[in-house]
Amino acid sequence: MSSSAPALPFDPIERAAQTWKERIGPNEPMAAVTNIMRVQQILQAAVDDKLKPHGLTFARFEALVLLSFSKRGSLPMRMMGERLQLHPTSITNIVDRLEADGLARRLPHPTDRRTTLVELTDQGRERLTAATESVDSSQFGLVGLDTAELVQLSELLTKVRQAAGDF
Amino acid sequence: MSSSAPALPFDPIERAAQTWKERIGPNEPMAAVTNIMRVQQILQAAVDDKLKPHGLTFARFEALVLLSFSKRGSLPMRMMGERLQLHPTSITNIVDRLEADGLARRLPHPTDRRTTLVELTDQGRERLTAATESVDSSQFGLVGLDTAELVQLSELLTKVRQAAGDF
DNA sequence: CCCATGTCAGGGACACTGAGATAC
DNA sequence: CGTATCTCAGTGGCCCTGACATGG
Repeated sequence: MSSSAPALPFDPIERAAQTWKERIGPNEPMAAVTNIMRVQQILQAAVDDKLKPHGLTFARFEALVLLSFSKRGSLPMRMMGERLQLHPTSITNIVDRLEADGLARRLPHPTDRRTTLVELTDQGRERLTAATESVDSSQFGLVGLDTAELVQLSELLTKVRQAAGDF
Repeated sequence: MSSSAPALPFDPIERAAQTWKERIGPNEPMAAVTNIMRVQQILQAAVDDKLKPHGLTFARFEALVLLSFSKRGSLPMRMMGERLQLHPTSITNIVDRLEADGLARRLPHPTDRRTTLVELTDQGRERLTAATESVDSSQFGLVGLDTAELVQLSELLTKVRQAAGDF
């Protein structure tokens, strides 16, 4: 885990929500947001832990997955940015690292010379397969919920993303 | 928002989950994790946006909230680290910044000279009140869910935290 | 002597802003 | 000409590791 702190004998988020309620008023969003932030932190640590032996971070892993899902085997940088919801310079950065590790390759777009395509290398595909297995077998660090609850969770979060104009 | 990307006409997470299912197998955890990661990103951006005018980040805001909730008005750094689940050096860093902004103050522990206590200044309390109002009025950026759904969401996430040994 | 607490120095991954080159 | 795509340089915030001083 990230910090060496031992588990608390109570839930700090629950307690904070309680205090908030007493002083400021009913506040379900605050509790939900704190929960999301904390769970994200836990999952990020768990996934990064699984990916580390493969020399990947979650951001890079996501990029590899995206590339492996593309029909033609390659994607324009711009489209990667759209799908991953990242700034163009962040994509440049991520692809730089993947390329430096020999996992992806830049190639020119056949007709639009402004555009740069990115495709997986064979090594990238192998690395992704191994990493996927590792992370998948650990349930992505998401423990404690059964399938129905996972679906429910995804539905709630998708609702949020939709309301926020995410897609 | 973070990137300048326009909203997609479809849900990239849903699509990725679909492709994953076809190629790798049923995978609810993967979809749920991706959803959490993305929603966290959205909320972080929304909250930071609300806090920026007050000169705060979410991490610093959380620290202020924690201090304001303490019974005696002060907390040892170590305890702040436990509650916020952060590394000791991160706490040092955060308290440094709060102190530099005149929002918090370090003081010696009366009996244990190893320990440093942190307490809010009057200015810190004022700043926190204003920031809280701002972020609270925006529902913490968590839109699209009614109260029952928010509670449901928190329950699911608390289950995850509990299973992960968070408390 | 060992453990606890906090700080300092340093680094890494990430995401941004602003400016600019190239091509449509 | 304006717009789109990508890159480069720089910045800031965050969290970490490792080493260390101080005190219980």
